[in-house]
Amino acid sequence: MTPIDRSSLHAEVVSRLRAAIVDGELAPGARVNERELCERFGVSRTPLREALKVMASEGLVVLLPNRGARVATLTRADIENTFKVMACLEALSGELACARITDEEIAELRALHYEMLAQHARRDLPAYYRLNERIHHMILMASGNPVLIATHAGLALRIRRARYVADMPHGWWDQAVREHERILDALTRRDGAAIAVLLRQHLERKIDLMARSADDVPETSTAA
Amino acid sequence: MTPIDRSSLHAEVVSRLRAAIVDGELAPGARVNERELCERFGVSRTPLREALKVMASEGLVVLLPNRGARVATLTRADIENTFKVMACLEALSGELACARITDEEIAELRALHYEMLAQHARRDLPAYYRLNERIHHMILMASGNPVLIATHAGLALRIRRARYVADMPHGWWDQAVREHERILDALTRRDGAAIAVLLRQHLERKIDLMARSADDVPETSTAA
DNA sequence: AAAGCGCATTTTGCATGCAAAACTTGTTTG
DNA sequence: CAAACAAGTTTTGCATGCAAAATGCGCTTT
Repeated sequence: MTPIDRSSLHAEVVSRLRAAIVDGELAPGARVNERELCERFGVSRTPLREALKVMASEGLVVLLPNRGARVATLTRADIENTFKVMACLEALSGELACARITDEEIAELRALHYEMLAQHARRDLPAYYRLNERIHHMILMASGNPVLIATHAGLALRIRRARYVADMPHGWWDQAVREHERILDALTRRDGAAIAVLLRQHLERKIDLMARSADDVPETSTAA
Repeated sequence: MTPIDRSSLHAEVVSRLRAAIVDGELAPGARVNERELCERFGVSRTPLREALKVMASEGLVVLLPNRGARVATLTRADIENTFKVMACLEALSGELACARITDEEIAELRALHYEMLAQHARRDLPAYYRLNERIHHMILMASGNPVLIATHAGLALRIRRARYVADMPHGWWDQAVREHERILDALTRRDGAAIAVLLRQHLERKIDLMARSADDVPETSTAA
């Protein structure tokens, strides 16, 4: 139990709750018990409830009037819809990044790319995912558009739980690596139009693959 | 003063606060006084503070630790960044809508379009804006992607304050109307690729025009 | 034995209370 | 005269208390 900074308890609680939900510690659909979490975090109900309201506006929990909060569940459709929007946002980020990114940043991206290739060679999927995420994130940052970055982050948060559970078909991994190479090439050429198309396709393909292997809880609804 | 539904006070307060900010009743950068708003809404500080946290996560207010809340200010860059993302989202909405929209919905869109032309002929700019917004909103709804709709709505909220203040140069209006006609045509043809490009251009042009005429408060920062 | 009903317990939602931080203002000091 | 300081006031942040709604459970009724 880390002692909590008293000047912004609610922010701390939001962070911890987010972590608990994203890490799957709080199962999707599970009812959130205020008292239980209060004891767990060592705070009173006021900051916890403030945090829950924020999480609800982020879409991580669902508030049922007079009936408490539940961890939001993701249907297959939710994931697909979210991913479609993210694909569009990442395409935009690539486009904007082409106009702003420095040679040094591209060099760093290339380095990350090779590290990713290394993990691919080792068949270390989790390490690959982490590098993959860092690369996409770095392109996003290079877009220089804070609204874009924040919007993407908000969506990514909601589906992170589901993002890496899907078991991908054989050959997917090699294909993804090839796509990444083309993306990096387009970025090096500062070809905004090309990178937008490539990023969009790269992620749309992921949607297709996930759609085939997603088996989720039914609905985000009341669940009597 | 409408009596407030006691079962979800915080939600009511969020609505009212949002309205007050979006309508400009609470000026950008203005400090938000809890006690004052409590009296105004006839609620205690608890639901008000919950509402403020939500508004902060929506980006309508900025929370300063131990120093209260201020109405978020929009820099020119904020507006441009937001609009770029919205342009991308609307382009996606048009693309998705092409695959789902019914003939009846297209007929209704065409009707709205003609109503908009009528307001254009009358030079009734506010009425034109309302119809313009209804048309874009209807295309968004036709996308059938709730995540896309919600994300767009969240961004639209933040810049609604600034959206219609810019005084546009001469000839802009006629140009916008022509663009709308081409958008509607593409939708009728169900040409997703075309409508995506058209919507994106339509909104990117608006960004350009707004950038020329925006004169705002300086920064979202502390403002001593 | 299954369905319906009523009471006790739990949980939620909001109001209030209290300590700490920040702002004000009048005064002092170099 | 300007800058710095200090006490009083206000404001913020969190904990707690209380009423209403929801939930659980044993009982009755058929």
